[in-house]
Amino acid sequence: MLSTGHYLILSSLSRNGPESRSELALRLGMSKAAVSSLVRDLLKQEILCEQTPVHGSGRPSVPLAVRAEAAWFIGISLQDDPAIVVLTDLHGTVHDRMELPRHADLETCVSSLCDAITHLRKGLRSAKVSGVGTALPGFVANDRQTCLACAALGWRDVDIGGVLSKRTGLPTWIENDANALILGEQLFGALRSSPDFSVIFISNGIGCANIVNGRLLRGYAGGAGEMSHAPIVTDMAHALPCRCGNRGCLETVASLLAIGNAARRAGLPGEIAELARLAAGAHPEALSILHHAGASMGLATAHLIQLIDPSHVVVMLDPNLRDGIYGHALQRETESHILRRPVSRGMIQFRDFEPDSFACGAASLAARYFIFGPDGV
Amino acid sequence: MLSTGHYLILSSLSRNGPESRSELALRLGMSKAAVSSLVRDLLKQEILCEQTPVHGSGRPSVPLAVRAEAAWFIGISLQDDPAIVVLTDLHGTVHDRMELPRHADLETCVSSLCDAITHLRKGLRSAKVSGVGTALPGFVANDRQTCLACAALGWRDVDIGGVLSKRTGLPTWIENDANALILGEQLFGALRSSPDFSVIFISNGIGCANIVNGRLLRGYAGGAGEMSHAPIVTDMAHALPCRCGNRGCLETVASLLAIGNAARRAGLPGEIAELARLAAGAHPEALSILHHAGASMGLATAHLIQLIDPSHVVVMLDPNLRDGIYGHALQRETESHILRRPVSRGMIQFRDFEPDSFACGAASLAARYFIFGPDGV
DNA sequence: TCAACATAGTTCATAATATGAACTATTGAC
DNA sequence: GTCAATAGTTCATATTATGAACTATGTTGA
Repeated sequence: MLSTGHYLILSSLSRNGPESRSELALRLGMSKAAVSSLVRDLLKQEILCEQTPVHGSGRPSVPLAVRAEAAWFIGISLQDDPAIVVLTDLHGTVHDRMELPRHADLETCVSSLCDAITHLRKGLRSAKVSGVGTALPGFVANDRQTCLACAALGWRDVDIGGVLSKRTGLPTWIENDANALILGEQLFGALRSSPDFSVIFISNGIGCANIVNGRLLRGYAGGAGEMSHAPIVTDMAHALPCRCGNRGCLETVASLLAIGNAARRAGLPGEIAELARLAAGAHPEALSILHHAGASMGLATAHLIQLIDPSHVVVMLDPNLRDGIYGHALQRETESHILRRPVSRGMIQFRDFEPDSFACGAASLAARYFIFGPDGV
Repeated sequence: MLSTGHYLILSSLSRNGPESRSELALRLGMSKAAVSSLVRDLLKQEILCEQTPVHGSGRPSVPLAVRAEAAWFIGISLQDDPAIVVLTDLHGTVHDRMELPRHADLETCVSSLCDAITHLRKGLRSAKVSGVGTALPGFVANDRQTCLACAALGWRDVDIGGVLSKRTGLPTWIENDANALILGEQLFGALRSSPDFSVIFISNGIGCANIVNGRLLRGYAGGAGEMSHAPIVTDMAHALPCRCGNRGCLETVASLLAIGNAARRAGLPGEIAELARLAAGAHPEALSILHHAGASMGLATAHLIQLIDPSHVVVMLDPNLRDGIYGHALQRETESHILRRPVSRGMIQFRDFEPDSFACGAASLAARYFIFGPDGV
């Protein structure tokens, strides 16, 4: 069994990359003796490995790294149809993946997922899977087992975690899609050493999550990061009704769904690629729709930056949007509404929308337990 | 010297109120034996005291409480002129206070503050002061000693913490005014057991701070909670220029200064009390100005609630504003733009604007060190 | 080529801290 | 007045980190 000390070492190496025992002792404020003994255990269990020594003056230091093959995880994304199931290692690398129809019926859903998991586990031969994570577009209870509400699947109080756990015999965690995404980014991504960053994804809906003080910002009722219903269109003459009951929410203008609707109302094609092509050809109405959508997104992003002050905002979206007027308006509008900061270069990082990111983030939920331990951050 | 265990006990009692040894053991997940021994030390040092036993079935339990007189603190507010200096006990109760002119010159400022501190210390006779905290309207460095920038005082990189510490011989902490306010609320206030709440104050400027996951939300560059420059007026025809260089910031419409300016532009008196009286008498222009200001404040508050999801938002403002159309519009606009939550009753708590709150919050910075220890939360 | 030096990492006796189990203490209930 | 129930203490022990002395392994430069 691993102790708190072991998990300290593991999480430090995961967050900060390979370091020698001496560097670890310095960073963690522990004695060299303690680190030495903890590392010995982790090496014996083949969770860590020693890398090639680094030469300086004096005895070379031996960087220690987390072994990717030390543990394997299943990540499930129900963010969209089809559902995606991935098998990742302890570095978050995807080794195998499957797509399957996303069923709203719990029994059918779990059965097909379990079949996929069984298939993926067979590919591992002797190695064992340590846990399962699931990302879904909805609210999740505090125990991270039960889905409280999911509009896309029509779920209310569905204990998908419990059922998956019983059927697979593996520990299971459930998480909101945006949260899973940012938790994956925090554990495996380039921003892993940053304690304050945000992730936004623009799909049919808009999702947002924030890491603050090194931890996920959940809020009192688990509703933090609710960007999609930010009151952006305040001119009530133009505010469209939103499914939430209010008017003028961000998602009524800036989501893919909203853009498609606006295009069709204007007699234009509703597909993003088509619309982007028209805009690139200077079609005035296409330009107007995409500019309005991007600028609205930028305004909401400015609110986020002003209130939460992240070091980076990762924006995941369709490349057609990113490279056209939408992305441009988003960036411009954001930057024109935030206070000048010394480091605002590259604060907004665009990234292609990859459905696998959600599954990968889901897998990281289980990996997190392996790396941070039972009472981990 | 106190150990981590001692501080755990102290901070739990401070946060959750008096509890018996058994309750503490349960809450902290420690053994009764450990709690027993730690509590014995704290009783011997007269930091804790035993309250009258509570009878149930079985041996009565003895609630333990933090002794208010166990430590004393100085709190300084440079939030406004005059500066305020208070002497508080370990419960945050103000036992003495002084007002003095706020000097922009560092030497004069510190000298007059030190005179006041000396005077307050004399009133304590044998008891000793444990630390000094200062709240000021500006940015503070990470070491909580240096003021990086303060427009009101014209300061840049002023090491007021170091100077105060040297002159008083007491450990000193500096903090932004809004941050000091919420940290005081967290340590001493009614919301102390809530890990997610926000505080907004409306004065000549607008300040905001947030507690998230039980910790102050500082953000990457220490700029989190920057509500006053939220881009609220998006209709550029009506957006007023702001001192920050942008247009349409919240503080150009909702702050006392902005309201006064708007009133004077309309040929009305700039004093809030006067304006509020006119509005109460249904004066159309007064009503319009205050409604617009309050609604803008409400819109910004809705953004905050959607993004950060606090359990409560404490709004400190002039009673004349609170009881009139401003307060009404604020509340109404906020509630109409947030997703319905199960618990939204009393989410917004109005409170009178009390300048002493800043000084009290400042004192809490030092108290925090006493209660949470050197590497406390 | 080899001594001097510098840094990395280990060993081990010890200190600090928390634990479990058995103990005492103090009440209410019958 | 005895018993059940809960609070709190004691103490031997387990766990975990520490400091100081040690070994290991390289570079540097005369």
